Amino acid sequence: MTARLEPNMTDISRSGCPINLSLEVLGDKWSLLIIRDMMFGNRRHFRELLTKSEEGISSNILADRLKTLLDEGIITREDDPTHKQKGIYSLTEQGIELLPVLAQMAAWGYKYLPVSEELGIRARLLSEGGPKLWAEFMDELRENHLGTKRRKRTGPSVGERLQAAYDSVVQRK
Amino acid sequence: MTARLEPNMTDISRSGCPINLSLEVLGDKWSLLIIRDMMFGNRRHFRELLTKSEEGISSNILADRLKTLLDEGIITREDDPTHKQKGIYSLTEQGIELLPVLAQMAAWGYKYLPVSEELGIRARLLSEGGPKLWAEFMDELRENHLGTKRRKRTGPSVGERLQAAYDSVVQRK
DNA sequence: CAAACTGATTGCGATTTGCAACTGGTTGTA
DNA sequence: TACAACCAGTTGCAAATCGCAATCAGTTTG
Repeated sequence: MTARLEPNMTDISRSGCPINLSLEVLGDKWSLLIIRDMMFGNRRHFRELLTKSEEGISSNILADRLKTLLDEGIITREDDPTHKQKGIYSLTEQGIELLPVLAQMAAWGYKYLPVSEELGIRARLLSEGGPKLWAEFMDELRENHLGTKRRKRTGPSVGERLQAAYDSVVQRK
Repeated sequence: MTARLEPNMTDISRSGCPINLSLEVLGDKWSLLIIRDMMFGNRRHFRELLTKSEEGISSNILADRLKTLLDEGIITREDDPTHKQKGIYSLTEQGIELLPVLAQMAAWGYKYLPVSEELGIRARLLSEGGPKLWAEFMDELRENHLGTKRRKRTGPSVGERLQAAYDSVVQRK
């Protein structure tokens, strides 16, 4: 959007409270949705994030948020070798560790807000799975986004299970 | 700020995703800070929330957010019997159950952002205490905000322990 | 070579933010 | 009873942000 005066940082913060600092980075209506789509929808390109999201973010907002998330070290960007213009966005460890925040937020929303059935199923499974399932999913994210060595795998991944559950609900309706 | 056309609801939502719905309610830079101050600072009056917060919210924003949080069922307001003008704001069960969200957000901020020592100590203790400590603290919040029957208590409450830790760091500096 | 696709950028009106001043009322004190 | 201090907000206004639509320049596909 508006170019920031300095490349990054130097933004004076309102306080050194961890919650406040987190909100200064993520406290808007889009940033965490972008993280969500990268985590659960495996969206890695600008176009994917732009067009395949439920909520319909506009391109200038998306570009601005991606820039901020880059500056904050929550995501990285690298060139896609198959296409000179495409960039591949990846979560950093810092970004991956936002999963528990998203999981708690999803659990709260699932319990108290008018969540649609198909979009609620992931929240339910994630909530029921608890921190152990979150850790497993975060390991998978490390594989996909950080290129961490693949561990032994028995059965479908958490990501696959969440997707399968979603598909199954959509199918049934 | 701007009066909503209808008392509440009827705001069309971007999607039925639990994370999106949560962000539509809480996705701004102030709402969760107000919740935080009610939870950890035991701020219950307008003036307390206005003047005793680290970040310095302005009165119109505070009034607007309190209205929204009321509409959403996250807090309630009752008259203070000791003062005809004072209102007492309390968390609902729905509001109290935002604690895990705040705790995860605090833990993430504590790990990755330039948190001040005195304001980080609560985050550290809360993170180390884990879900078990959160549940204990939520029970205390139910006592203080919902008037739930007081359970047997051994030693200082979680709230007191967090406050004592904060005071101790401030003292030492 | 043209159409479609890529990651963005720009213009612009509508909305939201945030500061400061202010309102109408209540309480404490002399 | 006068008066200052305190209470919960409200109002005005300028600045910043949001969000839609159009556009852009380079890349790939047919």
